This record gives sequence, structure tokens and C-alpha cells, in this order.
Amino acid sequence: MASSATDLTPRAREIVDAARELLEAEGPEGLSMRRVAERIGIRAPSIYKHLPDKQALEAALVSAGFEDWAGAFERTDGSPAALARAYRGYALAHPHLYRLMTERPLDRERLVPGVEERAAAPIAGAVGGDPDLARALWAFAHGMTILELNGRFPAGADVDAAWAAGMARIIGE
Amino acid sequence: MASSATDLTPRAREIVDAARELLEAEGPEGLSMRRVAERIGIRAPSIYKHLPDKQALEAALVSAGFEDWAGAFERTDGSPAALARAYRGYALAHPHLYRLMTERPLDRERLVPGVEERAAAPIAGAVGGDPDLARALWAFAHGMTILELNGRFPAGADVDAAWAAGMARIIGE
DNA sequence: GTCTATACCCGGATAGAC
DNA sequence: GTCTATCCGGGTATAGAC
Repeated sequence: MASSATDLTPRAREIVDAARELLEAEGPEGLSMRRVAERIGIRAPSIYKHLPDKQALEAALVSAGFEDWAGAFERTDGSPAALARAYRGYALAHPHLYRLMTERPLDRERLVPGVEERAAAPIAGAVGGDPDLARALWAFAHGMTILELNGRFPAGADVDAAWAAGMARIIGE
Repeated sequence: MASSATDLTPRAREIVDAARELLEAEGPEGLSMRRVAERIGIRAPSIYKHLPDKQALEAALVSAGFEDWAGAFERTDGSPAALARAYRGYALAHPHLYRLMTERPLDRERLVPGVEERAAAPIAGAVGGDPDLARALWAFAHGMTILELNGRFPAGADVDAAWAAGMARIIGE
């Protein structure tokens, strides 16, 4: 899985890719500078020749995630149902990255410019541009997604039906 | 702030109360056995005479949180708008505890029995008992809440208006 | 650009004296 | 039920040799 097309050097990109694999495989606890370095056959201190610190590494991960996510939206037909499927599908396929992307304030200066907007635009489009309704829709989608990722729906819950019920009411039939 | 009425000994309750204060004040990173002990004037190893391990301490915090939360719901008039205010208000008043309560699977064996149901019942009631719609409403409320706590709405966003827009569509006018 | 060595933090938990 | 001493693990990051 290639990382984002930014101004990273090839070696830095290799580090970010390794970090991403590690994050997906083991979650945030596995994402240490030592383990990332180990994965590409170097020692942790060498990473600092390519990236200033761990925050920069995480920002690169978040940027790459937004680019992928926007891409997933752009490959749909743009209908609310398709966007909802893409949203949930991306998060279920990359749960730890999705958490990293949503569980803290965005470090916008370090993101690839425009990528947040690319990811948000389809949601705004689905509700015709009303910003309050777009935020409500996003909150619903994020809530469904993160509660599912966090194992908070009971075993017998019909998550598809809950998605459908919410989408029908927020978007209208 | 007193902790829950469980089978905790008085000393254990003191520990849990200290942990809660520490969590609220400093977030999860501040919640170490050493710091909790320090707050009540003992050393960390002494905690293990009262609670088996850190997981038990966290479960006690979550139980107490659910009890408070259910109580906040029960003090409303039960209308959807009042429940929404209580939900958001509780989370904004206790952000770190709210996160602890929602960001991982519930350790139900260690919770005070029935407290999860007490907290969930008002939400189910607000939608007339339809479980799919109740989950959609919960997802919306949690999504609004956690995105606000995580600083993910832009500075100019009208969060009240987004709540109102979502509630109107999910509950109906 | 890599390494070793290291400085400096932090954490959970246990053993055994009192 | 408290303590001290300790064991174990972890982490980010820097200095300086090569």
C-alpha cells in the first residue's frame, strides 16, 4: 500500500508505509519508532534523519488516509447510499487509521493541502450543501462507524438496518 | 464527587474517587497507579491491597459514569430535546470519562448490574422502542458529541443547529 | 545515512519487611 | 494495610563515531 504523493523523500515514504502497515496490523500501541525502524531493517534513531519526530510521522499517516478516503468516495456514483457504504467500508478496512484520523484535532498545517476538503465535499453534496445538515449526517456516519469499531452494538444488532433507518430520515427517502 | 454504590470497601471507593478526579483533570495519560496513590497519600503498591489491578479501577470508573449518566437522563422530562441536552451536557462536563465509557468494548461482567440498561432506556423510549432507530439516534448523538470533544467541527460551526437538524429528522417534528 | 550508546522519561505489578 | 526496593517492560529523542 503506497503512501501519499507528498514532498516526502523515497526513504521517508518507505518509513511511512511501514508505519501504516504496523498501525493496521497492531494498532496504535504497536506504532513505535523502534518497531517502525525494525520493519525496514534500520534502527530507530535513523528515522530522525528522514522525519523530524513522531508527530510528523502520524501527520503523514493521516494525510495518506484522507487521500485514500477521498478516493474511495470519488469512485462511488455519489448517491447517499453509495457514500455511506464507502464511508463504512473504508473504516472497517482500516480501523486503526480511521481512529487516528478522527480521534483528535486535525493538525491541518501538516496535512497535504486540500485533502480534508476532498473528503468532506461528497458529504456536503449529499445534503445539498446545508452545512448544519451535513454535520448531522457526518455525525451519524461517524457515530455508527466508531460504535461498530468499538464493539458497542450488541451481538444481535442489525447494523445495516440502523444505517438504513438513519440515512432514510436524515437524507429523506 | 462520590463514586458508585457498589460492593467497594470505603478505601477502594476513596481510590476510585481519586482516580476519577485525576482522569477528569488530566486525561487518560494522567491516570497511573502511582498518581492515583499519590493523590490520597499512599504509594502505588498499596492500591493492590484494595483493587486487583488497573482494569478493575477503570471498570469502577465506567460503572460510576454510567450511574451518573443514567441519573442525568432520569432528571429530565424525557422529551427528546431534553435527553439530547442531557447527553451532550454530561459528555462536555466529563469528557475523559465519556471517552473511557465509549471508546472500547464494555467489560459487562465488571459493571454494576443494570446500569447500562438504565442509561440506554431513555434513548429507546425517545423513538418508541424501534431498536434500529434507537441505534441510529444513539449513533447521531455519540457522533455529534465525540466530534465536538475531539475538536473536529470547524471554529465557526453552529453545533446547536447541527444537533437540531439531526434530531428533527431522526425523531420527526 | 547508518550505527551504538545513552539520557531521560514513563508505566504495571510483585516480594517481603513491618 | 502500608511501606521500600525492585523487576520487568516500554517510549522519544540526542550525541557522536563511522
